[in-house]
Amino acid sequence: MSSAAKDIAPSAPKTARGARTRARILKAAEDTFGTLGYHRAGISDITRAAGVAQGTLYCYFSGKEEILRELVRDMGHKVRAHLAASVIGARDRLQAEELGLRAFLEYVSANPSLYRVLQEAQFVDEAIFREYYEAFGKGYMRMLADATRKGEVRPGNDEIRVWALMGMSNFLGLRFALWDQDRSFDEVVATISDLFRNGLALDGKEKA
Amino acid sequence: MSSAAKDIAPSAPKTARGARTRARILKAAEDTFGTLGYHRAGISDITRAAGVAQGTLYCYFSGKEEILRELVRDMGHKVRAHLAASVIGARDRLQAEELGLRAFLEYVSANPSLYRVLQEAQFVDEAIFREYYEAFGKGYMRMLADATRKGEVRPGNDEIRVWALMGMSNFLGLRFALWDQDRSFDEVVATISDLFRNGLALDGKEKA
DNA sequence: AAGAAACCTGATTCAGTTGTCATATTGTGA
DNA sequence: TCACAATATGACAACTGAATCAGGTTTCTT
Repeated sequence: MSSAAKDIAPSAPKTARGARTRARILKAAEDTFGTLGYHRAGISDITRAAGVAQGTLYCYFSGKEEILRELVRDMGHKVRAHLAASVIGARDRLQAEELGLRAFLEYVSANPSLYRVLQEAQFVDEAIFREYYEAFGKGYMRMLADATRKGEVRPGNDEIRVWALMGMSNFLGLRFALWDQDRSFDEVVATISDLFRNGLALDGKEKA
Repeated sequence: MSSAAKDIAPSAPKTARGARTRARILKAAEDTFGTLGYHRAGISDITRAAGVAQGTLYCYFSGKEEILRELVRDMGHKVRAHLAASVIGARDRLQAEELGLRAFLEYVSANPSLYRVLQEAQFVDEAIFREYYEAFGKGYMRMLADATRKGEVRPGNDEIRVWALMGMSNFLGLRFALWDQDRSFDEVVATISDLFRNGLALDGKEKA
Protein backbone atom coordinates (compact mmCIF):
# COMPACT_ATOMS: atom_id res chain seq x y z
CA MET A 1 0.00 0.00 0.00
CA SER A 2 2.87 2.44 0.67
CA SER A 3 5.79 1.09 -1.28
CA ALA A 4 7.79 4.29 -1.35
CA ALA A 5 7.47 5.01 -5.04
CA LYS A 6 3.73 4.46 -4.93
CA ASP A 7 2.69 7.53 -3.03
CA ILE A 8 4.64 10.20 -4.84
CA ALA A 9 2.49 11.79 -7.48
CA PRO A 10 3.79 11.67 -11.03
CA SER A 11 5.05 14.98 -12.35
CA ALA A 12 2.57 17.56 -13.56
CA PRO A 13 2.02 17.79 -17.30
CA LYS A 14 4.58 19.99 -19.05
CA THR A 15 2.67 20.79 -22.19
CA ALA A 16 -0.82 21.83 -23.14
CA ARG A 17 -1.48 18.40 -24.56
CA GLY A 18 -0.57 16.76 -21.29
CA ALA A 19 -2.75 19.16 -19.35
CA ARG A 20 -5.62 18.43 -21.69
CA THR A 21 -5.22 14.68 -21.26
CA ARG A 22 -5.03 15.01 -17.51
CA ALA A 23 -8.20 17.06 -17.52
CA ARG A 24 -9.93 14.51 -19.76
CA ILE A 25 -9.05 11.75 -17.32
CA LEU A 26 -10.34 13.78 -14.39
CA LYS A 27 -13.62 14.51 -16.10
CA ALA A 28 -14.00 10.86 -17.12
CA ALA A 29 -13.33 9.80 -13.54
CA GLU A 30 -15.94 12.22 -12.26
CA ASP A 31 -18.55 10.76 -14.61
CA THR A 32 -17.55 7.17 -13.97
CA PHE A 33 -17.41 7.51 -10.20
CA GLY A 34 -20.68 9.41 -10.37
CA THR A 35 -22.59 6.70 -12.16
CA LEU A 36 -20.84 3.53 -11.03
CA GLY A 37 -19.54 4.65 -7.65
CA TYR A 38 -15.90 4.68 -6.63
CA HIS A 39 -15.51 0.99 -5.97
CA ARG A 40 -17.46 -0.38 -8.88
CA ALA A 41 -15.58 1.92 -11.23
CA GLY A 42 -12.41 0.31 -12.55
CA ILE A 43 -9.36 2.04 -13.91
CA SER A 44 -10.24 0.57 -17.27
CA ASP A 45 -13.71 2.15 -17.09
CA ILE A 46 -12.15 5.54 -16.50
CA THR A 47 -9.52 5.27 -19.20
CA ARG A 48 -12.06 3.95 -21.69
CA ALA A 49 -14.34 6.88 -20.95
CA ALA A 50 -11.40 9.25 -21.32
CA GLY A 51 -10.29 7.59 -24.53
CA VAL A 52 -6.76 6.85 -23.33
CA ALA A 53 -4.82 3.73 -22.46
CA GLN A 54 -4.58 2.38 -18.93
CA GLY A 55 -0.97 3.41 -18.50
CA THR A 56 -1.69 7.00 -19.42
CA LEU A 57 -3.59 7.44 -16.22
CA TYR A 58 -0.45 6.69 -14.23
CA CYS A 59 1.41 9.46 -16.04
CA TYR A 60 -0.70 11.95 -14.09
CA PHE A 61 -1.99 10.18 -11.01
CA SER A 62 -0.46 7.74 -8.59
CA GLY A 63 -3.68 5.74 -8.55
CA LYS A 64 -7.41 5.72 -8.06
CA GLU A 65 -7.34 7.35 -4.63
CA GLU A 66 -5.40 10.35 -5.79
CA ILE A 67 -8.00 11.00 -8.46
CA LEU A 68 -10.69 10.97 -5.82
CA ARG A 69 -8.75 13.42 -3.67
CA GLU A 70 -8.29 15.69 -6.65
CA LEU A 71 -12.02 15.61 -7.37
CA VAL A 72 -12.92 16.42 -3.76
CA ARG A 73 -10.58 19.40 -3.78
CA ASP A 74 -12.16 20.47 -7.02
CA MET A 75 -15.62 20.16 -5.56
CA GLY A 76 -14.53 22.23 -2.56
CA HIS A 77 -13.33 25.10 -4.72
CA LYS A 78 -16.31 25.05 -7.02
CA VAL A 79 -18.96 24.87 -4.31
CA ARG A 80 -17.37 27.60 -2.27
CA ALA A 81 -17.03 29.84 -5.30
CA HIS A 82 -20.62 29.19 -6.33
CA LEU A 83 -21.99 29.88 -2.86
CA ALA A 84 -19.84 32.92 -2.27
CA ALA A 85 -21.04 34.43 -5.54
CA SER A 86 -24.65 33.62 -4.77
CA VAL A 87 -24.59 35.39 -1.44
CA ILE A 88 -23.19 38.70 -2.69
CA GLY A 89 -25.70 41.45 -2.18
CA ALA A 90 -27.66 39.72 0.55
CA ARG A 91 -29.39 42.21 2.81
CA ASP A 92 -28.71 40.23 5.99
CA ARG A 93 -27.64 36.82 7.22
CA LEU A 94 -31.09 35.32 6.95
CA GLN A 95 -31.37 36.28 3.31
CA ALA A 96 -27.84 35.01 2.77
CA GLU A 97 -28.96 31.65 4.14
CA GLU A 98 -31.82 31.55 1.67
CA LEU A 99 -29.61 32.45 -1.27
CA GLY A 100 -26.92 30.03 -0.15
CA LEU A 101 -29.28 27.09 0.26
CA ARG A 102 -30.81 27.69 -3.15
CA ALA A 103 -27.36 27.97 -4.73
CA PHE A 104 -26.30 24.75 -3.05
CA LEU A 105 -29.34 22.86 -4.31
CA GLU A 106 -28.72 24.19 -7.79
CA TYR A 107 -25.10 23.16 -7.63
CA VAL A 108 -25.95 19.64 -6.54
CA SER A 109 -28.57 19.36 -9.22
CA ALA A 110 -26.13 20.50 -11.89
CA ASN A 111 -23.22 18.42 -10.57
CA PRO A 112 -24.63 15.18 -9.19
CA SER A 113 -21.41 13.28 -9.84
CA LEU A 114 -19.17 15.58 -7.86
CA TYR A 115 -21.63 15.54 -5.00
CA ARG A 116 -21.69 11.77 -4.91
CA VAL A 117 -17.93 11.58 -5.08
CA LEU A 118 -17.64 13.85 -2.08
CA GLN A 119 -19.95 11.70 0.00
CA GLU A 120 -18.19 8.52 -0.96
CA ALA A 121 -14.80 10.00 -0.12
CA GLN A 122 -15.83 9.66 3.51
CA PHE A 123 -15.08 5.96 3.30
CA VAL A 124 -12.07 6.07 1.05
CA ASP A 125 -10.04 8.86 2.63
CA GLU A 126 -11.77 10.25 5.68
CA ALA A 127 -9.12 12.95 6.14
CA ILE A 128 -9.99 14.75 2.92
CA PHE A 129 -13.68 14.50 3.70
CA ARG A 130 -13.20 16.12 7.10
CA GLU A 131 -10.94 18.70 5.55
CA TYR A 132 -13.72 19.69 3.20
CA TYR A 133 -16.31 20.17 5.90
CA GLU A 134 -13.96 21.77 8.37
CA ALA A 135 -12.86 24.32 5.79
CA PHE A 136 -16.45 24.92 4.87
CA GLY A 137 -17.52 25.14 8.48
CA LYS A 138 -14.78 27.59 9.40
CA GLY A 139 -15.95 30.12 6.84
CA TYR A 140 -19.55 29.55 7.81
CA MET A 141 -18.78 30.16 11.50
CA ARG A 142 -17.09 33.45 10.69
CA MET A 143 -20.16 34.62 8.85
CA LEU A 144 -22.46 33.64 11.70
CA ALA A 145 -20.24 35.42 14.21
CA ASP A 146 -20.31 38.57 12.08
CA ALA A 147 -24.06 38.38 11.80
CA THR A 148 -24.37 37.97 15.55
CA ARG A 149 -22.23 41.06 16.11
CA LYS A 150 -24.47 43.00 13.77
CA GLY A 151 -27.50 41.87 15.74
CA GLU A 152 -29.00 39.82 12.92
CA VAL A 153 -28.69 36.48 14.62
CA ARG A 154 -29.27 35.25 18.16
CA PRO A 155 -26.09 34.51 20.08
CA GLY A 156 -25.38 30.83 20.38
CA ASN A 157 -22.83 28.10 19.86
CA ASP A 158 -21.90 28.64 16.26
CA GLU A 159 -19.82 25.52 15.84
CA ILE A 160 -22.76 23.33 16.71
CA ARG A 161 -25.11 25.44 14.63
CA VAL A 162 -22.85 25.26 11.61
CA TRP A 163 -22.71 21.48 11.70
CA ALA A 164 -26.47 21.38 12.04
CA LEU A 165 -26.87 23.71 9.07
CA MET A 166 -24.43 21.77 6.93
CA GLY A 167 -26.29 18.58 7.77
CA MET A 168 -29.57 20.13 6.74
CA SER A 169 -28.23 21.27 3.40
CA ASN A 170 -26.63 17.93 2.84
CA PHE A 171 -29.82 15.95 3.33
CA LEU A 172 -32.00 18.43 1.48
CA GLY A 173 -29.57 18.21 -1.42
CA LEU A 174 -29.65 14.44 -1.33
CA ARG A 175 -33.42 14.19 -1.16
CA PHE A 176 -34.66 17.13 -3.24
CA ALA A 177 -31.86 17.75 -5.71
CA LEU A 178 -30.24 14.37 -6.24
CA TRP A 179 -32.99 11.80 -5.73
CA ASP A 180 -36.27 13.42 -6.68
CA GLN A 181 -36.97 16.95 -7.67
CA ASP A 182 -40.59 16.60 -6.62
CA ARG A 183 -40.42 19.79 -4.55
CA SER A 184 -39.41 23.07 -6.11
CA PHE A 185 -36.32 24.62 -4.60
CA ASP A 186 -38.54 27.62 -3.79
CA GLU A 187 -40.62 25.52 -1.49
CA VAL A 188 -37.59 24.01 0.20
CA VAL A 189 -35.95 27.38 0.70
CA ALA A 190 -39.16 28.92 2.01
CA THR A 191 -39.65 26.15 4.55
CA ILE A 192 -36.12 26.40 5.89
CA SER A 193 -36.26 30.17 5.89
CA ASP A 194 -39.34 30.00 8.07
CA LEU A 195 -37.49 27.70 10.45
CA PHE A 196 -34.64 30.19 10.69
CA ARG A 197 -36.88 33.21 11.16
CA ASN A 198 -39.44 31.73 13.49
CA GLY A 199 -38.26 28.38 14.77
CA LEU A 200 -40.40 25.31 14.87
CA ALA A 201 -42.46 26.20 17.92
CA LEU A 202 -45.75 28.04 17.64
CA ASP A 203 -45.39 30.09 20.82
CA GLY A 204 -43.26 33.23 20.77
CA LYS A 205 -39.65 34.00 21.43
CA GLU A 206 -38.31 33.97 24.94
CA LYS A 207 -36.55 37.25 24.36
CA ALA A 208 -37.37 39.71 21.62
CA MET B 1 -22.74 -11.05 -10.11
CA SER B 2 -26.20 -12.60 -10.46
CA SER B 3 -25.58 -16.20 -11.38
CA ALA B 4 -29.05 -17.46 -10.55
CA ALA B 5 -28.13 -19.45 -7.46
CA LYS B 6 -26.19 -16.51 -6.11
CA ASP B 7 -29.06 -14.29 -5.13
CA ILE B 8 -31.25 -16.73 -3.30
CA ALA B 9 -30.52 -16.55 0.38
CA PRO B 10 -29.47 -19.77 2.05
CA SER B 11 -32.11 -21.24 4.30
CA ALA B 12 -32.53 -19.89 7.79
CA PRO B 13 -30.86 -21.84 10.60
CA LYS B 14 -32.96 -24.75 11.84
CA THR B 15 -31.39 -25.26 15.21
CA ALA B 16 -30.30 -23.06 18.10
CA ARG B 17 -26.68 -23.74 17.28
CA GLY B 18 -27.17 -22.49 13.74
CA ALA B 19 -28.92 -19.36 14.97
CA ARG B 20 -26.06 -18.70 17.36
CA THR B 21 -23.46 -19.05 14.62
CA ARG B 22 -25.41 -16.79 12.32
CA ALA B 23 -25.59 -14.16 15.03
CA ARG B 24 -21.86 -14.47 15.71
CA ILE B 25 -21.12 -13.84 12.06
CA LEU B 26 -23.40 -10.83 12.00
CA LYS B 27 -21.75 -9.32 15.04
CA ALA B 28 -18.30 -9.98 13.64
CA ALA B 29 -19.30 -8.34 10.37
CA GLU B 30 -20.57 -5.30 12.22
CA ASP B 31 -17.24 -4.89 14.01
CA THR B 32 -15.18 -5.57 10.93
CA PHE B 33 -17.14 -3.24 8.66
CA GLY B 34 -17.04 -0.67 11.43
CA THR B 35 -13.28 -0.59 11.73
CA LEU B 36 -12.11 -1.49 8.25
CA GLY B 37 -15.04 -0.24 6.20
CA TYR B 38 -17.17 -2.38 3.93
CA HIS B 39 -14.79 -2.60 1.00
CA ARG B 40 -11.56 -3.07 2.89
CA ALA B 41 -13.16 -5.81 4.97
CA GLY B 42 -12.78 -9.25 3.41
CA ILE B 43 -14.93 -12.28 3.97
CA SER B 44 -11.91 -13.87 5.61
CA ASP B 45 -11.64 -10.95 8.07
CA ILE B 46 -15.25 -11.48 9.08
CA THR B 47 -15.04 -15.24 9.48
CA ARG B 48 -11.77 -14.96 11.40
CA ALA B 49 -13.37 -12.46 13.78
CA ALA B 50 -16.36 -14.78 14.15
CA GLY B 51 -14.18 -17.82 14.70
CA VAL B 52 -15.72 -19.86 11.89
CA ALA B 53 -14.49 -21.15 8.55
CA GLN B 54 -15.04 -19.23 5.34
CA GLY B 55 -17.58 -21.65 4.03
CA THR B 56 -19.75 -21.32 7.11
CA LEU B 57 -20.63 -17.79 6.17
CA TYR B 58 -22.25 -19.02 2.99
CA CYS B 59 -24.50 -21.33 4.99
CA TYR B 60 -26.35 -18.24 6.22
CA PHE B 61 -25.70 -15.44 3.76
CA SER B 62 -25.46 -15.30 0.01
CA GLY B 63 -22.53 -12.93 0.29
CA LYS B 64 -21.13 -9.72 1.67
CA GLU B 65 -23.95 -7.52 0.43
CA GLU B 66 -26.63 -9.51 2.13
CA ILE B 67 -24.82 -9.14 5.42
CA LEU B 68 -24.78 -5.40 4.95
CA ARG B 69 -28.49 -5.34 4.20
CA GLU B 70 -29.17 -7.38 7.31
CA LEU B 71 -27.12 -4.98 9.42
CA VAL B 72 -28.93 -1.93 8.05
CA ARG B 73 -32.30 -3.51 8.85
CA ASP B 74 -30.98 -4.24 12.30
CA MET B 75 -29.84 -0.68 12.76
CA GLY B 76 -33.26 0.55 11.66
CA HIS B 77 -35.06 -1.49 14.28
CA LYS B 78 -32.66 -0.64 17.05
CA VAL B 79 -32.53 3.09 16.44
CA ARG B 80 -36.27 3.38 16.11
CA ALA B 81 -36.81 1.39 19.29
CA HIS B 82 -34.25 3.44 21.18
CA LEU B 83 -35.71 6.76 20.03
CA ALA B 84 -39.30 5.72 20.58
CA ALA B 85 -38.47 4.70 24.14
CA SER B 86 -36.58 7.91 24.81
CA VAL B 87 -39.48 10.10 23.76
CA ILE B 88 -42.09 8.52 25.99
CA GLY B 89 -43.34 11.00 28.54
CA ALA B 90 -42.33 14.09 26.61
CA ARG B 91 -44.52 17.05 27.49
CA ASP B 92 -44.69 18.35 23.94
CA ARG B 93 -43.08 18.02 20.53
CA LEU B 94 -40.27 20.42 21.35
CA GLN B 95 -39.25 18.41 24.38
CA ALA B 96 -39.58 15.25 22.34
CA GLU B 97 -37.09 16.70 19.86
CA GLU B 98 -34.64 17.34 22.66
CA LEU B 99 -35.00 13.86 24.09
CA GLY B 100 -34.83 12.29 20.65
CA LEU B 101 -31.68 14.13 19.61
CA ARG B 102 -29.93 13.22 22.84
CA ALA B 103 -30.97 9.59 22.48
CA PHE B 104 -29.71 9.56 18.92
CA LEU B 105 -26.33 10.98 19.89
CA GLU B 106 -26.07 8.42 22.67
CA TYR B 107 -26.96 5.63 20.30
CA VAL B 108 -24.36 6.68 17.77
CA SER B 109 -21.76 7.01 20.48
CA ALA B 110 -22.53 3.53 21.78
CA ASN B 111 -22.81 1.94 18.33
CA PRO B 112 -20.30 3.63 16.07
CA SER B 113 -20.01 0.59 13.84
CA LEU B 114 -23.66 0.32 12.99
CA TYR B 115 -23.79 4.02 12.25
CA ARG B 116 -20.87 3.77 9.87
CA VAL B 117 -22.33 0.75 8.18
CA LEU B 118 -25.57 2.59 7.54
CA GLN B 119 -23.79 5.51 5.93
CA GLU B 120 -21.67 3.29 3.76
CA ALA B 121 -24.69 1.32 2.61
CA GLN B 122 -25.61 4.35 0.56
CA PHE B 123 -22.96 3.37 -1.96
CA VAL B 124 -23.41 -0.38 -1.83
CA ASP B 125 -27.17 -0.72 -2.01
CA GLU B 126 -28.85 2.64 -2.28
CA ALA B 127 -32.32 1.11 -2.10
CA ILE B 128 -31.89 -0.11 1.45
CA PHE B 129 -30.42 3.22 2.49
CA ARG B 130 -33.39 5.11 1.11
CA GLU B 131 -35.71 2.59 2.70
CA TYR B 132 -34.19 3.35 6.08
CA TYR B 133 -34.61 7.10 5.82
CA GLU B 134 -38.00 6.96 4.18
CA ALA B 135 -39.33 4.70 6.93
CA PHE B 136 -37.78 6.93 9.54
CA GLY B 137 -39.09 10.06 7.85
CA LYS B 138 -42.60 8.72 7.57
CA GLY B 139 -42.94 8.22 11.31
CA TYR B 140 -41.32 11.55 11.96
CA MET B 141 -43.78 13.32 9.66
CA ARG B 142 -46.71 11.77 11.46
CA MET B 143 -45.44 13.09 14.77
CA LEU B 144 -44.92 16.58 13.38
CA ALA B 145 -48.42 16.60 11.90
CA ASP B 146 -49.89 15.56 15.25
CA ALA B 147 -47.93 18.28 17.00
CA THR B 148 -49.15 20.86 14.51
CA ARG B 149 -52.75 19.80 15.12
CA LYS B 150 -52.19 20.21 18.84
CA GLY B 151 -50.84 23.71 18.24
CA GLU B 152 -47.34 22.92 19.42
CA VAL B 153 -45.64 23.47 16.12
CA ARG B 154 -46.03 26.05 13.35
CA PRO B 155 -47.75 24.73 10.24
CA GLY B 156 -45.33 24.06 7.40
CA ASN B 157 -44.13 21.54 4.88
CA ASP B 158 -43.34 18.60 7.10
CA GLU B 159 -41.66 16.47 4.46
CA ILE B 160 -39.05 19.13 3.86
CA ARG B 161 -38.71 19.79 7.56
CA VAL B 162 -38.20 16.15 8.36
CA TRP B 163 -35.37 15.78 5.87
CA ALA B 164 -33.78 18.90 7.29
CA LEU B 165 -34.08 17.53 10.81
CA MET B 166 -32.69 14.13 9.87
CA GLY B 167 -29.77 15.85 8.17
CA MET B 168 -29.05 17.87 11.28
CA SER B 169 -29.04 14.82 13.51
CA ASN B 170 -26.90 12.97 11.05
CA PHE B 171 -24.17 15.58 10.92
CA LEU B 172 -24.29 16.31 14.62
CA GLY B 173 -23.89 12.60 15.25
CA LEU B 174 -20.98 12.41 12.87
CA ARG B 175 -19.18 15.41 14.28
CA PHE B 176 -19.98 15.31 18.00
CA ALA B 177 -20.61 11.65 18.71
CA LEU B 178 -18.46 9.79 16.20
CA TRP B 179 -15.46 12.01 15.48
CA ASP B 180 -14.82 14.09 18.59
CA GLN B 181 -16.81 14.32 21.74
CA ASP B 182 -15.41 17.76 22.49
CA ARG B 183 -18.89 19.15 23.08
CA SER B 184 -21.18 17.67 25.67
CA PHE B 185 -24.44 16.34 24.32
CA ASP B 186 -26.14 18.80 26.69
CA GLU B 187 -24.62 21.69 24.83
CA VAL B 188 -25.55 20.28 21.45
CA VAL B 189 -29.12 19.60 22.53
CA ALA B 190 -29.48 23.04 24.10
CA THR B 191 -28.25 24.78 20.97
CA ILE B 192 -30.61 22.91 18.69
CA SER B 193 -33.47 23.32 21.11
CA ASP B 194 -32.95 27.07 21.01
CA LEU B 195 -33.06 26.94 17.23
CA PHE B 196 -36.38 25.09 17.33
CA ARG B 197 -37.92 27.37 19.94
CA ASN B 198 -36.68 30.70 18.69
CA GLY B 199 -35.19 30.32 15.23
CA LEU B 200 -31.91 31.78 14.19
CA ALA B 201 -33.05 35.36 13.74
CA LEU B 202 -32.90 37.87 16.55
CA ASP B 203 -36.04 39.76 15.65
CA GLY B 204 -39.44 38.38 16.66
CA LYS B 205 -41.93 36.04 15.12
CA GLU B 206 -44.03 37.19 12.25
CA LYS B 207 -47.11 35.79 13.92
CA ALA B 208 -47.33 34.99 17.59
C1' DA C 1 15.05 17.42 -40.96
C1' DA C 2 17.26 15.47 -37.01
C1' DG C 3 17.19 14.90 -32.32
C1' DA C 4 15.22 15.13 -27.87
C1' DA C 5 11.66 15.34 -24.68
C1' DA C 6 7.15 14.59 -23.55
C1' DC C 7 3.49 11.73 -24.15
C1' DC C 8 0.94 7.47 -24.83
C1' DT C 9 0.14 2.34 -25.37
C1' DG C 10 -2.02 -2.10 -23.73
C1' DA C 11 -0.81 -6.95 -22.98
C1' DT C 12 0.85 -8.80 -19.02
C1' DT C 13 1.79 -9.52 -14.25
C1' DC C 14 0.47 -10.38 -9.71
C1' DA C 15 -1.54 -9.77 -5.22
C1' DG C 16 -5.62 -10.42 -3.44
C1' DT C 17 -10.56 -11.85 -3.41
C1' DT C 18 -14.77 -14.54 -3.50
C1' DG C 19 -17.43 -18.56 -3.55
C1' DT C 20 -17.30 -23.90 -3.94
C1' DC C 21 -17.45 -28.53 -2.48
C1' DA C 22 -16.03 -32.94 -0.83
C1' DT C 23 -15.51 -34.19 3.57
C1' DA C 24 -15.82 -34.12 8.70
C1' DT C 25 -18.25 -33.17 12.89
C1' DT C 26 -22.12 -32.52 15.90
C1' DG C 27 -26.58 -33.25 17.83
C1' DT C 28 -31.08 -35.56 18.03
C1' DG C 29 -35.01 -38.65 17.78
C1' DA C 30 -36.33 -43.47 17.56
C1' DT D 1 -26.95 -47.20 19.94
C1' DC D 2 -27.71 -46.14 15.24
C1' DA D 3 -29.15 -43.30 11.41
C1' DC D 4 -29.51 -39.05 9.42
C1' DA D 5 -29.97 -34.19 9.10
C1' DA D 6 -28.01 -29.99 10.19
C1' DT D 7 -23.94 -27.68 10.71
C1' DA D 8 -19.11 -26.71 9.92
C1' DT D 9 -14.57 -27.10 7.60
C1' DG D 10 -10.69 -25.16 4.76
C1' DA D 11 -8.00 -25.93 0.74
C1' DC D 12 -8.40 -24.20 -3.62
C1' DA D 13 -10.25 -23.02 -8.39
C1' DA D 14 -11.66 -19.17 -10.67
C1' DC D 15 -11.69 -14.58 -10.98
C1' DT D 16 -10.79 -9.53 -10.43
C1' DG D 17 -8.66 -5.31 -11.19
C1' DA D 18 -4.70 -2.31 -10.08
C1' DA D 19 -0.27 -1.29 -11.60
C1' DT D 20 3.81 -2.01 -14.69
C1' DC D 21 7.08 -1.26 -18.40
C1' DA D 22 9.37 -1.84 -22.72
C1' DG D 23 8.61 0.17 -26.58
C1' DG D 24 5.93 3.25 -29.97
C1' DT D 25 4.15 8.03 -31.33
C1' DT D 26 3.62 13.00 -31.28
C1' DT D 27 5.32 17.61 -30.67
C1' DC D 28 8.78 21.00 -30.12
C1' DT D 29 13.33 23.15 -30.89
C1' DT D 30 17.10 24.39 -33.46
